[in-house]
Amino acid sequence: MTGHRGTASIRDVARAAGVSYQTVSRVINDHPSVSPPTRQTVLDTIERLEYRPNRAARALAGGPVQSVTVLASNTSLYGFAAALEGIEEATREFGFVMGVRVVEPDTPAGVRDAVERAIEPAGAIIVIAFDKAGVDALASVPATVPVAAMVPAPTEGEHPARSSVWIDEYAAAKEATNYLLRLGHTTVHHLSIPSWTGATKRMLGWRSALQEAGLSVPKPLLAGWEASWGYEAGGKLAKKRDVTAVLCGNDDIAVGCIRAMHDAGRSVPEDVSIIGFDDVPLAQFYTPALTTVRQDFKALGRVCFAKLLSGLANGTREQRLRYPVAQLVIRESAGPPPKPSHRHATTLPAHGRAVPVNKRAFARLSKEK
Amino acid sequence: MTGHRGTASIRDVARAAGVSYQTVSRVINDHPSVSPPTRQTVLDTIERLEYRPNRAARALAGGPVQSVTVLASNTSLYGFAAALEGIEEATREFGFVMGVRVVEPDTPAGVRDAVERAIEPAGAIIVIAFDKAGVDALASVPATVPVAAMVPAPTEGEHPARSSVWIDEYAAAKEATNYLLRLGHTTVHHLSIPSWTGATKRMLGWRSALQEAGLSVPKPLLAGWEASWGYEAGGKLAKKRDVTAVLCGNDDIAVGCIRAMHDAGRSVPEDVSIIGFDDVPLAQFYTPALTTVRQDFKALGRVCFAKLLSGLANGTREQRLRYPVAQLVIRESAGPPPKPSHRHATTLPAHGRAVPVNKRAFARLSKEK
DNA sequence: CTGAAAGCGCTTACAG
DNA sequence: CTGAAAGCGCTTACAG
Repeated sequence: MTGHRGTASIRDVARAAGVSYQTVSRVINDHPSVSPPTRQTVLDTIERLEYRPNRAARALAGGPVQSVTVLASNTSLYGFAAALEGIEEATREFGFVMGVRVVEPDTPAGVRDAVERAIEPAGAIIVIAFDKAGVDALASVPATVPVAAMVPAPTEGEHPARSSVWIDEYAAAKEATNYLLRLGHTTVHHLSIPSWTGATKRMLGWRSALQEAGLSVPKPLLAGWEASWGYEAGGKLAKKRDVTAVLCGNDDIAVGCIRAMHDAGRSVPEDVSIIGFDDVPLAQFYTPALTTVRQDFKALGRVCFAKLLSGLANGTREQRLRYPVAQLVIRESAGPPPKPSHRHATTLPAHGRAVPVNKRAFARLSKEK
Repeated sequence: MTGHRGTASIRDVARAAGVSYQTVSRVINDHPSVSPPTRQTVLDTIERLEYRPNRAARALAGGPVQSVTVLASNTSLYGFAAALEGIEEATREFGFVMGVRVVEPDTPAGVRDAVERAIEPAGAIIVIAFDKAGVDALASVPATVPVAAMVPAPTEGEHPARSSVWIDEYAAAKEATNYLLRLGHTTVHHLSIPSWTGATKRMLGWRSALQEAGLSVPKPLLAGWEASWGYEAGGKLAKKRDVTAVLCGNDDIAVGCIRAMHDAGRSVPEDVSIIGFDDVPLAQFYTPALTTVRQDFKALGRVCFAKLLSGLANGTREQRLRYPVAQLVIRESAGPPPKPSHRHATTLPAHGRAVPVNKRAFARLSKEK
């Protein structure tokens, strides 16, 4: 009753159900022209024989796309990992298989080659293009391959990449900045995630809030995604006594920044307020709990898959895709600025430069990373 | 020169190279019996036509396994995510394709079904079996399917699952506990990750250190992987004035536990010492920086793939697999216990029960999760 | 609504 | 060392 490999094939089912194998094919592909009784018989037989269609054979014979490979430069940073989770859920729900391939941002040719290797005939691609490597990968996907991408929210006048989705954090970044301003801070600094265009929507929202308040805009610092970068940049900011509020490009950067402030003898939020971005699962458990802008990347992952599906023939009708919205979550890491008298107190010596109170920790962190 | 789908096929290459298509097949499969000049000609032609073997066709025709699906109950918790990263790297290096499928730990039948769906003919499986769902999934993989698994280190007398790899944290847990004891603590409590056997190696190491010191062993608390669980359990521990040291099953639990201590008015490490497990990337940036036991799950992921490969015909010869070793990393979250006089001071009222100093935070955290 | 044909791109035996 | 055959499990036209 089964093929020589131990698994039932379409022909085994056909034989057992007393129909031709084409009919079985029609049933498993939801083809309309099969009589209800025939369909039921076939379905029962499939169940009885534990028949599972062979994906390789379907793909080879030109069946519908049912596999998607996710291309990303990283799989463990929060935004990336959460997006992956959302995509996985969606693929599971729709009976797709999900592959993952990391593209290393070496040379353009290297990226192109990596992308080509990742492309399977009869497969679709989702690229997480939050960074330069992702964008390069997206650009390398041949036009013939079905693709959808998660990208940074496009800024004014920018063309969004083909079938891409995003979270627009402009308003939330503006709100976070205004929140800081309302708390009494006279300006807000920005530690940005990297951007190959030089401006993210969160940066633009921050800047806009400052401008509307008639404030001059400090130069944003940008370089990395990780805590080590937040620590490094935070160390620079900590030396400036007039810095009392920092909006960070993500929560990891915020954690690094908070640590840098701490090592410089400035406490958060008493001396300086820090706001993050993302709302990582641990944000509420930190001390101080992180005030941050929540971004639902898992939902974005699901939306991205929906977008891909809508571009595929076998998709459900294109529903209106609802992009997740970023949202300020107020906790403990931001508060009123210190009273001027307090600000010049014990933590800062007379000559006005911050002194690392925790020199050992500073040395350790500098060495570890 | 190309097939009707726009990509070159084995026959296109054969025609262009002036050989039969079987010879091309031999070349791409590294079959020995091809003359060097012929091989070179074919190789050049492959490059020129940008030929890429079709995986579906290879799989269907019974070619070697070159795809692996990772089964896990979770993809974003640190250990799981890091393992996934390691597996991805290894698959990329060896020209394998990597799929990911999350198995939800609903019913046994559900798990079995999920596993079956994940199995592709001519594909291998890696299961991350750190938890019950993973172990169930592993048990459901048919004996005919090539598989390797990452499992908790087997305890004495336990049979390790077939072709599995692990990190043995016994010695490191013992060392961490002894470190705490040497610091002057009179006992150490343990907040464990879940275990379906009731005992992890890290729990055994902790217990052994205590026993060898002639101390009575407090009942370990165990329930979850996440910070929320650490917060909950930490809250209970915080109420006991004699608790001065806690070894946590992972860093997220440690973060939750630290927060619970903080909310109960007990500072870390002044009042209570906390040690984590894993050494997540942010551990060094927390305040206090986490003293923890490093476990290289990424390396374990690579080892697991190597294990899988060694069980496959196409593997390189079985090399001695070197499992990563767990290692205590001393930072700031553990220190000497408080002086008895200090211990009964401001944080604890006369009747001896800890009072949540930060009631608002407590209410918030209880509500958020 | 259902059956017979041709072929997707490859691989493993089998011949020479 | 190299070529001709058969077939992996399915799908899409094509017939009836």
